[in-house]
Amino acid sequence: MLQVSYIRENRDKVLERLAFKRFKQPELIDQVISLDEQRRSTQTQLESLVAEANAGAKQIGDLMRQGLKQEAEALKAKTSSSKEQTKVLADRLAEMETQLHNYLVQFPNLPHQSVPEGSTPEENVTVFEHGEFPLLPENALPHWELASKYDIIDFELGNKIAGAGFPVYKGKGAKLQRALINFFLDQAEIAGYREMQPPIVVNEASGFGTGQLPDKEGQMYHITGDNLYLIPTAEVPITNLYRDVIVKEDELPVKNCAYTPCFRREAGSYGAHVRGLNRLHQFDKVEIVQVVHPDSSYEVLEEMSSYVQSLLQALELPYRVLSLCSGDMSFTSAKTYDMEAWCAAQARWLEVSSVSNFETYQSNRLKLRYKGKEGKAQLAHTLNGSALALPRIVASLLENNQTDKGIKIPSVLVPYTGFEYI
RNA sequence: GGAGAGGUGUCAGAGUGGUCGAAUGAGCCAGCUUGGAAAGCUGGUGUACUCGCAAGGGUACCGAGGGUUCGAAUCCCUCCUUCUCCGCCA
Repeated sequence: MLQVSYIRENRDKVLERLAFKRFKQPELIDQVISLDEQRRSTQTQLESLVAEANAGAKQIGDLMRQGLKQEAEALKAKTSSSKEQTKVLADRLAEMETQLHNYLVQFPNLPHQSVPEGSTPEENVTVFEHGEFPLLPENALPHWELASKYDIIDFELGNKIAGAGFPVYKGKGAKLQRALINFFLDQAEIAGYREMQPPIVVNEASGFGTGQLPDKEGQMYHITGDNLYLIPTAEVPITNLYRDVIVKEDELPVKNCAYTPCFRREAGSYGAHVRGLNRLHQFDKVEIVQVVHPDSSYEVLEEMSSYVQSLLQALELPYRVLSLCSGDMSFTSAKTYDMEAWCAAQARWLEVSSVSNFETYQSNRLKLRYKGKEGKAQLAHTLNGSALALPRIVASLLENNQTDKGIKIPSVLVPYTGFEYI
């Protein structure tokens, strides 16, 4: 969420950046500014009225203590008469604040200077490419056929138990999942991230804090009986650990990671391009999250990007890094890199990670601040990235590594799987 | 799920209608003291919004949200949460 004070003081820059982001309702900015002006003058009015009333109440107290009942009663009558006006102003102020908030949540984050301009995914910029495309045997299969050929992932069985998009991993398939999770967690620990195991359901306040609510309500599974949401990513619980927290400046950067299952409704997305593991309702992911000083957040973004790339290199997967263009970035991000792995049998790139800097967009909602020895508490910057999401990694491994002897497991995973081939 | 008792600042803990943004102690920071440290002494030590060029004001916050009152940490209601006992159960 953008800060009103920032909008007020940087109107033209905000408008320029919103246009860059392809935001459709720039007129809202001026509405916000004028509403904020009204809000402040109403607040000033109200507060001077309340200050008067408070002084009156104090006086009544003094009089009572001195036993001057009559004088107190007279003052009481006077003070109570201004109550109605106070109520009117207070109601109006509350209404303005609600309205202001409703406006503010409609603004996306402002893209960073280094973000390429564009509207569609085609305009994303490839900033790095690594690895050779594997040469597949002639009878190469897409991963969903390999999955049934080797009996490691059962989509039909998942259908029966839950529905489409909830696969069942079997035997070596299940073990491969576990191997990847452990590998990713171990690597994250080496890179300085503290492992956390958060709840995989969150309340409304948490959904709001990281920006899933109110904008993306329909994309999360909602447990209506208890008003909880199944997490779409560990980013939500992990970042929300720092909601309403003031971190000591010398404790920055805070680096946490977590493995969780993730749940996404993905309503309305069916068809060939989302076959097999390409898009699921439930999947596993290791997430890395950092809370950092504003001065270093872009350095940290690069560091996180390199870290994610190191995982892909370790898994020997060809990949490319995209810098998302302004219009294709998520609502809450100031800058995002997507990592895409090459899926040889499908002959397409699949997004396996997304690393973003949110600057103060989340921390403003979270009231996540840092404070040095001197000075005021300031909003921290938050970042996160997938490191990594499993299904498409598995898809790529299956497709790229198919051989006559079976699916070859990358050597870094063998200690975790205990087998070299599926 | 049932019964009871609680939720106060960084922590411990007082406060049951006005003198309370909140005693006291600890912690932390600064200064004094010291060869240096400990101890001791002195002072300081929340957040947000807002008015003001500034100095300095105002408002709000004692789990959250409502209410009663001239006035609420204190009384009432709802919710959340913690503890104890009972029930159920990985």
